[in-house]
Amino acid sequence: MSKEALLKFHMNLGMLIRSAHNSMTGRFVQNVLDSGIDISMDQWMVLGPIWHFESPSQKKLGEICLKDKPSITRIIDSLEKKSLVVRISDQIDHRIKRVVLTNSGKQLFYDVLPIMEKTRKEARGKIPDKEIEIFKEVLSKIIQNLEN
Amino acid sequence: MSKEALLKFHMNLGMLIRSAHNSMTGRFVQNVLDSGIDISMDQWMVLGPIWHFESPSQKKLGEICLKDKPSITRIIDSLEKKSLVVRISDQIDHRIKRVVLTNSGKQLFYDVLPIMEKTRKEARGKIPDKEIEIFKEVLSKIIQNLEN
DNA sequence: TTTATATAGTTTCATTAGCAACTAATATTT
DNA sequence: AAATATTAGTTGCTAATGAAACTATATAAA
Repeated sequence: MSKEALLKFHMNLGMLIRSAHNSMTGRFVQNVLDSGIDISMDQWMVLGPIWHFESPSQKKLGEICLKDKPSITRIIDSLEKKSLVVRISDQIDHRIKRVVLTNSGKQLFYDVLPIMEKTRKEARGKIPDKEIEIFKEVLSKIIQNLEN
Repeated sequence: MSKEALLKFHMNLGMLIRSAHNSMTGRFVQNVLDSGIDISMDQWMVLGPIWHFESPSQKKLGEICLKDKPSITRIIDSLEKKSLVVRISDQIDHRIKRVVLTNSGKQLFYDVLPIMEKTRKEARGKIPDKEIEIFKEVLSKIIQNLEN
């Protein structure tokens, strides 16, 4: 049960993707930690979209972040406890709550951005743009193939 | 906040990989379920290597499956409860427990194999071999870049 | 040989996730 | 307009995760 056998075993699609995924989130969390910023992967995964899509509803956030409703509720709870966001009832439809960044939420977003960029660079290393492009295309196709 | 915006947002490396990963495990679990086989993703991720690397120690299993010791302990517990594996103390080093497939464990492995293959085919769809090859290479490189 | 250190696996406890039931508000049907 | 059905978000319960402490063997040092 050599090292090569193990490598070979890890070379199947599923394991590769899982492994890359683990490494990337692991490195990101580490980098954030090293910067002394107090935010978890999940919180970041929600905070980012709140910035990108201005004051989205929680439902929308769920779709964006690929998370179910209860998860979003809890993550927003935690973000609100840290005063990074606030919930605001929609003026028209009172069922909907829009999530809005506070100033410190925005500040944190701006602080984390370069860390994200750094992590991305570390992950990409010297992989040529052309390969990255194909790589992304294949990922998109796989996702599409498995849709529904 | 259009559909295109959402797509674009999902086009970053991290989200793409996460999404593909989700889709693949989701489809696999679904396919297994449809076949009426009672095994979870985690259990399968451990059962497979037990077959590939004959009677590995739990520590080894952890390295192979990218899981920590307690996780392995618990998954082996569940597999043992289903009579799919047994733990056997190493003759020489009594700290080590080797995990061995029972006959029904082997049977289940053989039953799941084609489902795995089916899932892989569904994921790959009509993506050309050449692209898949580059894809795997890029994944390996990313994992390597983030090693340590 | 006794003592200290390291390793394999388990257990415990605190946190988190996933699923179903629940509440409140809006939309639809009759 | 009243009754029904949908939708958005929350809560509660059970199960899965992860970190640290714990047990038992095995190795190394004194």
